[in-house]
Amino acid sequence: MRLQQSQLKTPTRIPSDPLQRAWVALGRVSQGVQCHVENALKEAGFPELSWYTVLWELERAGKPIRPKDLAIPLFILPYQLSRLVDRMETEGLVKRIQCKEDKRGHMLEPTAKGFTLRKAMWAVYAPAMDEAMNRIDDKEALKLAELLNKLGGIEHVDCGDKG
Amino acid sequence: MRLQQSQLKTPTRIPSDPLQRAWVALGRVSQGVQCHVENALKEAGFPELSWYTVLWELERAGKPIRPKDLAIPLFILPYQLSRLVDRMETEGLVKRIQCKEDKRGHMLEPTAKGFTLRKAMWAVYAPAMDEAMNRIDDKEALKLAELLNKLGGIEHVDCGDKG
DNA sequence: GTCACTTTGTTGCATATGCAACATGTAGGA
DNA sequence: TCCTACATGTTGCATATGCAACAAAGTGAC
Repeated sequence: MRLQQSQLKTPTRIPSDPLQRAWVALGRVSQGVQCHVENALKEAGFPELSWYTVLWELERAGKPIRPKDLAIPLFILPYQLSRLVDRMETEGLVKRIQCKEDKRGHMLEPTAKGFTLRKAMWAVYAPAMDEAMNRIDDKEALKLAELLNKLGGIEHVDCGDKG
Repeated sequence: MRLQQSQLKTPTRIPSDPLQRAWVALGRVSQGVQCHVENALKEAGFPELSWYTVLWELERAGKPIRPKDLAIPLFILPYQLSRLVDRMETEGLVKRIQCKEDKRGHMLEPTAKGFTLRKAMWAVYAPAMDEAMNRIDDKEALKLAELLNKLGGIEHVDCGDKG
């Protein structure tokens, strides 16, 4: 990536007012909707969303998967995942199984209990997400997703059951 | 784990695909840009963004302000703010001053050191924000802010110095 | 093989966090 | 006044987190 002239000339680049507005809105609104969903899960007696996401990614993979390959879509650090899996394994939601090809690591697999929990959580997660997001219509949601993905340079991934 | 009333009354409402896309993008992108800025501050040896935001809000208020009035724009719980202020006071960045009208609480005021730190942090914060957000142009940023604010039902507030 | 280097994952320790209980002060009415 | 309810902040405790150091296995050059 080549540097632009403007970046070389001005060391401290101040974001434009529109960019600042987008930044502030992004922080506040994402915190708001996130919080709404987390609270709904908590009230229903479920663990936090990250547990769901681990279970969902394991399910989506369809086969045992290495922690390192899970950490990327989950966007978390290895040591964070290590301890998250510790707790989930203690609750009997995931299993660490030995890895033949690479004896350093292991494979992760959801248990039946983990599968059941994820389904149950989705029954709370989905409506809570809907409540948190229903101030915009589908067309606006698509536009929002498009802008966000351009901003982040990221492609879409699913988060739950279809239909 | 207890069942939610709403689940009994109405069949579980699943968010539309566009809403799910917006939800996922919102979570991932906000985490990404947030992370970029936090890392820039950390690398520069500065405390985390929440410290900046406290100092900024105190400065914006222009006069001593009650914690309860600060907790709302900061969108955090009283006990979180209580401990955040503890740490910042230890570092000599804010002062708790007695409140005549209401002897339960107190007023918060930034110190000179706090003011200086905020300015210094902005010199790192602003360019980092710009880097994190410059994949979209001003027109897109405005549209994004508009959609986010509609989604969150929130108005704009500033986050740093002008010009 | 042997050496240095990388990758993968875990852990000890200090700090931060969430929750519920608490202390203290205010408000409003009988 | 006294009593109850509420508002404002703080804190004890258990748990979670970040960081840097670590262990163990793989990789590749020689």
